[in-house]
Amino acid sequence: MSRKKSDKTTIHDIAYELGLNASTVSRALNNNLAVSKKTRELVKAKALEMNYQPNYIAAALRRGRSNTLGVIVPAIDRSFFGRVIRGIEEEADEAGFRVIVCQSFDSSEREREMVDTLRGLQVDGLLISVAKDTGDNLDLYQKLISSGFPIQFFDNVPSSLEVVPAVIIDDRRGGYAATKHLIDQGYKRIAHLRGPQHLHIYRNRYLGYLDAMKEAGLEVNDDSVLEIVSHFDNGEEAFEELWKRTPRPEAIFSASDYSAVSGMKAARRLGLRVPEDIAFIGFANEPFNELVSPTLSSVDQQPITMGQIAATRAIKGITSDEDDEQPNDRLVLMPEVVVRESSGAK
Amino acid sequence: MSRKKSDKTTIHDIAYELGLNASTVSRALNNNLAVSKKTRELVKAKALEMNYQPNYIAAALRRGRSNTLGVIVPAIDRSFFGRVIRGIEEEADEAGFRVIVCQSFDSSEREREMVDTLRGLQVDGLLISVAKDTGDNLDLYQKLISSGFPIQFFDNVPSSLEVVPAVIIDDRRGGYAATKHLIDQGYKRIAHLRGPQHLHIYRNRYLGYLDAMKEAGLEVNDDSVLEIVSHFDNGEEAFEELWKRTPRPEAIFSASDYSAVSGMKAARRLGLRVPEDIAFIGFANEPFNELVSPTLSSVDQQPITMGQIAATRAIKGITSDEDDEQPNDRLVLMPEVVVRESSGAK
DNA sequence: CAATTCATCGCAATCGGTTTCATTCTAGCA
DNA sequence: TGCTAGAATGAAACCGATTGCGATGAATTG
Repeated sequence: MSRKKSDKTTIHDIAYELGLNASTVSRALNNNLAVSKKTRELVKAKALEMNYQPNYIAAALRRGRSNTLGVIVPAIDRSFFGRVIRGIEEEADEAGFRVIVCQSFDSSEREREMVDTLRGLQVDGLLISVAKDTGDNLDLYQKLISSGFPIQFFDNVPSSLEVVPAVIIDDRRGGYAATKHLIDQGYKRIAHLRGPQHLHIYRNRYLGYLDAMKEAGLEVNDDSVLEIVSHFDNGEEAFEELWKRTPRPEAIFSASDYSAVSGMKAARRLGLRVPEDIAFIGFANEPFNELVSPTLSSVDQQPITMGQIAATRAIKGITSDEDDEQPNDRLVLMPEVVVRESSGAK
Repeated sequence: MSRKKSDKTTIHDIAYELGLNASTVSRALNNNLAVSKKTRELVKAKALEMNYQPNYIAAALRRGRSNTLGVIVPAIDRSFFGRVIRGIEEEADEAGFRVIVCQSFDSSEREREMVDTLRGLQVDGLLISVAKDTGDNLDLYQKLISSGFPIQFFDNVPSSLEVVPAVIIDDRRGGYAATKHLIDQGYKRIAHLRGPQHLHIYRNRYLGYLDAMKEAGLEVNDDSVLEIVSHFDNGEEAFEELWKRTPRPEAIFSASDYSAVSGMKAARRLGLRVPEDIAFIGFANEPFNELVSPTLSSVDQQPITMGQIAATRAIKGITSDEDDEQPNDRLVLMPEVVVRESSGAK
C-alpha cells in the first residue's frame, strides 16, 4: 500500500518509494549535478511512472520567482492585441516564461484589479496596454515603476508619467505617412476621421495628419476633421456627415480601420466608387482589410515585433541582477504604410 | 526601524506592527467572525496603510484551491474564441474565479504542454477547445476525465472518447439550416466548401448539408463538394475551381466565413454579382461579415453563451462536494442562421 | 596508514498564508 | 464566590518544493 493520501504525487512520494529524501528528488528533477547520474535517472523514471506533476506554485513560493509574465490588454479578441500577445508568447517561450493574459475591457478600474490579481499570483513582470476609458491608474503605475518592479507598457501607455518603460509606435509619424501617401497620389482635399483626443495615440495620428497637410501647403479647417467616439461604429454616419460638407473631401484618412471600412460602405451605398470618387486609408492594418473590397490601405503597427520587444525588455528587467538595468526608456517603432486598392492614384 | 527584510508586506509584518499573531491577521482579512470586529477593522486599516498585497499562491498552496480556471484555445485572436473567453470571464468573475488563457496554436503537442503547465499552476478546472491538427491527446484527457478533474471541452472536442464533458453546437443542424436557407431562397445547384473531415465539426456541417439536399430531393455529386485545407486562404482558388465545373453552382455554403468572403471576392473579380449570379452563406458569424459587401450571411455559434455555460459547468464541478456531481454530459447548443445580403432570393 | 578531498545525499529551515487545537480571559449564572 | 461557557487570540503544523549546511563514505594523497 502506498502512503499517498491524495491522488497527486509529490516529490515526497517519489522519495519514499525510492528510499530517498525529498531534497534529493528535487535536485534530481532539476538536473542538479550534485546528484549522481544514476540517481537522477532513477528519480526521473520513477517520476514518470508515478505520473508526477510538479507543483509550480510551491516552487514559486519558495523561490520567489514564478517565471510567469502577466499581460493586460483591453480585449483579447482585437486582432492587434492578439498579434502582440503572439509576439510576447514567442519570446516568453524562448526564455522559459509562462504568460497569463487578462482583459481590462477598457475599464481602468478593472485594469487596476487585474494588476492586483496578477501581482497576487506573483507574476515576475507585467506587460500592459492601458484601458481606453477616461480614467488612469497613474498613482499605481508610478509606485510600481519607482519600486523597480519589471513592467512594460505597449501601444496605449500612461501619458502623463515622467518615465514610462514602454514600446510604442510613432503614431505621429504613422499619421504623417498615411496622409503623405494620399497626397502623393494626388489628393488635395483630405479629411481626417480622428479618435478620442484624450488618448495620445489618436492625438498623435491627428498631429501627423496636420504635419503632412501643412508640409504640402494644403488647407485644414474645422470641416476637414471629424471625431468618432467608438472606432467600431459611426463610420457610416461619419462619412455621410463628411460628404455633406463643402467642399467635399477627395480622400479620407481614418484613425481606425473599422471606421474606414464602414465609411467605404456608406460611400458605396451613395453610389460612389472607391478610390475614384473617394479614397480611403485606415490605421492598424486589420486582417479584414484584405477581405473587403476594395482592399483597404492602412498603417501597420508591427504588433508582433512590439510584443517581442516588450517581452524581451520585461524579461531582461527580471533576470538582470542590477536594479538599474531596468529598461525604463521609451522604445519607438516605425509604422509602415501598406498600400492596397482603396487609396489608388487619383 | 521596521523588521521587514524585503519590500513586500506579509501578514506577519502586519501582525508584528499590531502586536498580534499572523493567524489572527489572516482571519481578520478573511472576515472570519471569530475575530472581534474591532481587531478586524484595525487589521484592515493597517493592511491598507502598509500597502499589503496578499500572496494568492501561498494561499492556494495551503488551501489546495487556487480559484483559477485554465483556458486553452487554438488562437486568442480568432474572434470566435475571443467571444467564448468573454463568456467564460463573465461567469468566472461572478463566481470569484480568475481566468488564465493559453494558446495551443493548433498544435496538440503544445496543447499537452499547456495542460501540464496549467495543472502545475494548480488551476482548479480546465476549459479546452482542442487543437485542429491531426494529433490528439486522448490518453491524457481520458485520464483527466476519469480522475474526476473538472474539465470541460467546447467547440472542437476530442471525438473518439466515450464520455466527453463538453459544450458544443449542433454543427449538423447548422449545416442543415444554412443549406435549407439557400434552398428556401430558390437555389437548387448548391455547392459546399467543406473543411478537413477528420474534424467532426466540419464533418457534421457537411452531413447537415447532405441532409438538407437530400430532404429537398436535390442532387449532390462529387462536383458539388470541395475541400479547403486552411480556412484562411484558398477561398479564391476554391471558388474558381468550383466555377469551372459543370453545371455551375448557383449558391455556395462554405464551412467558414473566411473562405466565403474570399470566394465572394473571386466571384466579383470574375464580374459576377452576389447574390444574383452566385449566392453565399458562411459559418461562424465573424464580425467582418457586417463589413464586407455584400454583407455575408452566416451561422451563429453563440460563442458567449458557450463560454458562459462551459464555465458554469466547470465551476459546478469544482465547488460541488460529490464527485458524481461532475457535469460529464455533452451539452448541445442550437446554431442560428443570420441572414444578410449575400444570400438574397434568387 | 592517516589525513584530506570530494562526491553524494539527508536534515531542517523556509516561502506566506491557512487551519486545527489549545489557551487565555471575561461574562454569566448558581 | 466559584465555576463554566464562550469569545478572542496564540502556537504550531501544514501545503510542496527549494536550498544552505552538515554528515557520510569512498577515493586520493603524502
